[in-house]
Amino acid sequence: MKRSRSRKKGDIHAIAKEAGVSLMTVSRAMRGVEGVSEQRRKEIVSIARRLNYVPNSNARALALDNANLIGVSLPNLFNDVFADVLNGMRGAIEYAGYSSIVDTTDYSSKNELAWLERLLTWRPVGVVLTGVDHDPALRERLQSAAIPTLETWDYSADPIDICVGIDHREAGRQIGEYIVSLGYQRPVYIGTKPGRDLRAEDRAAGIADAFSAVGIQPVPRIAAPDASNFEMGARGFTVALEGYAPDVVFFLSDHYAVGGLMAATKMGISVPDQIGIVGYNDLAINAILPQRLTTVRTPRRQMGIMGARNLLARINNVPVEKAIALPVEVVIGDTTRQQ
Amino acid sequence: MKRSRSRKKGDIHAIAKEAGVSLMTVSRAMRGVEGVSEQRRKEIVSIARRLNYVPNSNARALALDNANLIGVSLPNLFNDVFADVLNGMRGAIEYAGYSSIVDTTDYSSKNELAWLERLLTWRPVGVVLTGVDHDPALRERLQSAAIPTLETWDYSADPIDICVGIDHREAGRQIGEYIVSLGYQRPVYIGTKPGRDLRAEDRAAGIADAFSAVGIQPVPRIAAPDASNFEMGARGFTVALEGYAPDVVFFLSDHYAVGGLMAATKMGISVPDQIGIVGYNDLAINAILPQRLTTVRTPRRQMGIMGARNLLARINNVPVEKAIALPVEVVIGDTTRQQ
DNA sequence: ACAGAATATGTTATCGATAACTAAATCATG
DNA sequence: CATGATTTAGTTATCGATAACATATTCTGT
Repeated sequence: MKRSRSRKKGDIHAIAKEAGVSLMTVSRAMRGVEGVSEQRRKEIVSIARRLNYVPNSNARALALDNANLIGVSLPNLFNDVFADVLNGMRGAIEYAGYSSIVDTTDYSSKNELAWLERLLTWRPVGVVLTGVDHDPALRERLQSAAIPTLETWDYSADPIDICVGIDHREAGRQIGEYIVSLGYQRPVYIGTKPGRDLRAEDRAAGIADAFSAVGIQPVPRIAAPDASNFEMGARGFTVALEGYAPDVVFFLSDHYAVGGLMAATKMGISVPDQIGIVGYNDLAINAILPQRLTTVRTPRRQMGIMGARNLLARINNVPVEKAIALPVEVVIGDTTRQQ
Repeated sequence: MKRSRSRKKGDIHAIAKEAGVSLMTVSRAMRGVEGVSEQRRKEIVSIARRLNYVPNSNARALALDNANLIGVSLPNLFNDVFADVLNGMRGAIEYAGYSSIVDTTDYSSKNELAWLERLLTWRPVGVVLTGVDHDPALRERLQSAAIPTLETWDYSADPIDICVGIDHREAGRQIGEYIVSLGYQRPVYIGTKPGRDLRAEDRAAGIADAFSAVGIQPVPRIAAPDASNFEMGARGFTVALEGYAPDVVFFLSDHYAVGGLMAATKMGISVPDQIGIVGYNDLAINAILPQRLTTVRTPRRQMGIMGARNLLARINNVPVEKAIALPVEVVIGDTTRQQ
């Protein structure tokens, strides 16, 4: 014995000795695997408890070359949007006996790649990514490692592995068409700086599609300066009013839209009489606004649950649909004129 | 060789063979530890890259009996409050070369205990808990395992190990005293059901302290029925108006307060003329409200950073203060009458 | 040019748990 | 009651990486 083998009296050997059985018997007993008589199992489990036994997942994962882990990457946690997706997902994952570990990328595909590299060293059984735009190396790495991978939130017909999401361009088109049908003619889109949130840009493109179908184009896009989501909406709104004369303003999300709506209130601009406001996501805050936003309801929780289920199926080699686009729903609120 | 040893051509042995050196040399080279000539190191690293080597953290953690992991438990992720704390913390943790894994407990100390049990099997070097109220077994487990533990958000003079937080009762007292000084006399507190959020209850107690000091008591507490935070605020507000005749309403958090404020707007109740509204946390949304909330600014990000630093110090056996209470600041807004 | 220091590299035992294989004990049935 | 089928339990080799110890090689200063 070279290394000082200071057994903290808590490992599987100690229990085996105490119980007068072999290692394997303890291992089987602790895992609830068959091959141990009920009586012995109880005995062993009680000894384990007494000795304060804490199983070593590292050893287990090493022996099995696989941890019961599913890695989840999100852009950030400041956003109730992803929290909804995540909560749905976690339930399903944990119910199936896996653990999820979550990390954030702050909308950077470089961060995302770095995160994946770290994650892979832990030998996860599955990976969940937000969105479908990634560093090219990421796709390659996942496929060469042959790890079941779910892309969610966004939709792609050609996912890395499987995908459950929303077709954001189509969603943009839907809300765009509704707004067009109300007779609006001078739209502006307020989002974040180009390249940061590609889903939002898809939506903007969908909105532009709808307007260009009736001969209105382009739909100017305004990138709000960095701040909290609420503030970006408020500031973007101000900028929009200064630089254009919009009759309707689309916002990247409800957060932004709330910012815009409040800014309008402050400025004494009447909504929807003088200007229309459109959000995205139908967040919880919408339920308590004096005027409910016209927005798009996204099935976030459902997306999380379905995504997780499909991923789990994939992990267990059950065939699943490669790519699923969930429908969204236009929510008619009080911040746009009535039909 | 019993088991089919299908080396995926990517482990440390393969690299060693390819490079014609021993395992240890590869291990040292990969870790950037001294004991390898610069030339060899480069050679080995390039071979590793070529073979698509992915280090196995499970093996590493097993060999070292310690993973570079810090487990973080939060009540939930729906809340920008904890997101702020977390972001501050993560930066510091990652900067120091550790990884953090986050999980949520949904305000249940039973969940928290279960989380800890799972976490411990991974042999983390440190643990972060939100709040100071836990299952008694949790304290014992952490102390007997001698794992550096940070309790944050809340303050306790007798932490499990170390603590960086806010004295919520004191914070409640401060805002309470300010409100008292404005001449309000019929306060109501709107929170969640008893036992769920103990910090919030501390705040309520602090507020009550302030009022009872001028002979006003009790401060009725209303528990809003479960819903989103915004909605709970809105509904609680309605209940408060029906059951009492408050001249000022304290809310568990700004989320709630925004709900209340919006409800007031809807009902045509003028704030602060007819009623005062007080929040907690000074969240981002406050910056864009038509009327800024009177609230309490909590140093969330700073708390995360300082907490992480202290925990890291603790992990490295550098002595640190056992318990730190960070100061809060009353934010004078437009939702209470002026002095 | 040579002893002792410093640097570079190899050998071996472990970390804790598990799969695969083997062996012993118990059971069922004609 | 004998014998193959079941159940229960033990033995051994591994998983991939690392610390500790041992050895070989290169410097350094006099």
